[in-house]
Amino acid sequence: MSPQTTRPRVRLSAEERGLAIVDAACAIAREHGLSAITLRAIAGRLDVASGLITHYEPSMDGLIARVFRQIVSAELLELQEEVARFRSASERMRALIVTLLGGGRESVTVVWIEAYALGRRNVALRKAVQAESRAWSRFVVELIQAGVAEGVFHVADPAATAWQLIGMIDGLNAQALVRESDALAYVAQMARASETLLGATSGSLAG
Amino acid sequence: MSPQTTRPRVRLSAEERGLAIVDAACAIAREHGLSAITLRAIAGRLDVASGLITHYEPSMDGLIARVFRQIVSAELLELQEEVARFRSASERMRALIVTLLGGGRESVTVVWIEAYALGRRNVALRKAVQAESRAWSRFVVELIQAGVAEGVFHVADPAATAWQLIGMIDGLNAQALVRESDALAYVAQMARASETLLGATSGSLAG
DNA sequence: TAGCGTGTTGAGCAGCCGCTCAATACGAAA
DNA sequence: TTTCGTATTGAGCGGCTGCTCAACACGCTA
Repeated sequence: MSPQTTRPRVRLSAEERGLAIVDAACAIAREHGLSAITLRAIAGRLDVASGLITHYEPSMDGLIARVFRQIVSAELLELQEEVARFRSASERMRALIVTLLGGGRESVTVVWIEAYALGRRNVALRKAVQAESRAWSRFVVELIQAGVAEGVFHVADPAATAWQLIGMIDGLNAQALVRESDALAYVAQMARASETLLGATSGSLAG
Repeated sequence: MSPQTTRPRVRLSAEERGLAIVDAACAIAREHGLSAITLRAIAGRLDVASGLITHYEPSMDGLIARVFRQIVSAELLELQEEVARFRSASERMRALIVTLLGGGRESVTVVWIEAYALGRRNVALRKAVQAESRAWSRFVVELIQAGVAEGVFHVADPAATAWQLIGMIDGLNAQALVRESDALAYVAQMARASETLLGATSGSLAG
């Protein structure tokens, strides 16, 4: 047996510990939602005293907002990389729809929905939701504008169309959380609806 | 002073008390969301001991599910009456969009969002969400089918289109909860988008 | 007027929550 | 080897949660 069988207690630098705490909180949020982030849950996961969490994160609301931003911005980055694998705006838009409705995204959907609910009482979280919403909108707007420049999309107000697309995807994903069927069944429908919204030729976003 | 300045204690029949409790819970949910429904909050609002609430509602999860159904089904009924004031399918669809995005519905939106979040751990609530979702879908499907019968809408799959419309409205309302701007600004955009989704002639759902 | 049924009470339990703070133990510097 | 800074501990506080249960009090009936 090693010198201490009880606890191989690790002493990290302030910076390392701070990162470890945020990472643990992110893991908890991905597994059980933002509402599952508690001092004791984080401490338990790191095998550390609860007071240590408070020492590094004096405000739980602030930590939850940080976790939200980290998870959501990471997902946006991932999606951007996935979409960047394609050249044309049509292919990219299709990749976006397929990825977002393709399932396996339940944990992120839960984070978004809980953020909307908790954001009513958590100011920091509300600001974070606004900021991340804007980032998402910006991304979709650019995708639309690229299509317009290519001449394959025809929309008067890219920003408004972006919100409609995002709204539809959010709504369908939220429903998938509760229903048995997954959102995958809606990929084809969503592709057709997007074609009309984007003024794209019929079938240009399909399989 | 009256005989008892302390408490004009009221003794209700079991049936009356049961209704009063559900009503109080509904009022709390409308004001502060489903998550604000607690034994002591209801008891305080009725000026009654907390134990009495448990006596009539042995399971808090069950009560929350009941409250959800009551609020949401009442809203659907109200919307159906509002829409019924119009004759043509186009006018009715426009009335639906205007009413749902016209603001003043924040409290119901909060109830829906919290239901999605809480439904992950509350089985009764999850079933209630499924049931109410189906009722909503049915209503919108009938509206679409009426338009198809009139020859003003042209859709291949009314059920799928209904989900898209509902998803868009849900998504936009959820965003309105967190952003400063209200969903009202999206009525015109939503009307145009719906025209394309429904295969209606341009402008048929507009002002 | 006495009795009984039932609507009602409210303290109490166990379990969470965020957060505090004095005490501790470890590691690097002197 | 001693000192000192700091990362870390963990019991504890007040407050919230759902829920229990023995006792109580009011109103109808006999």
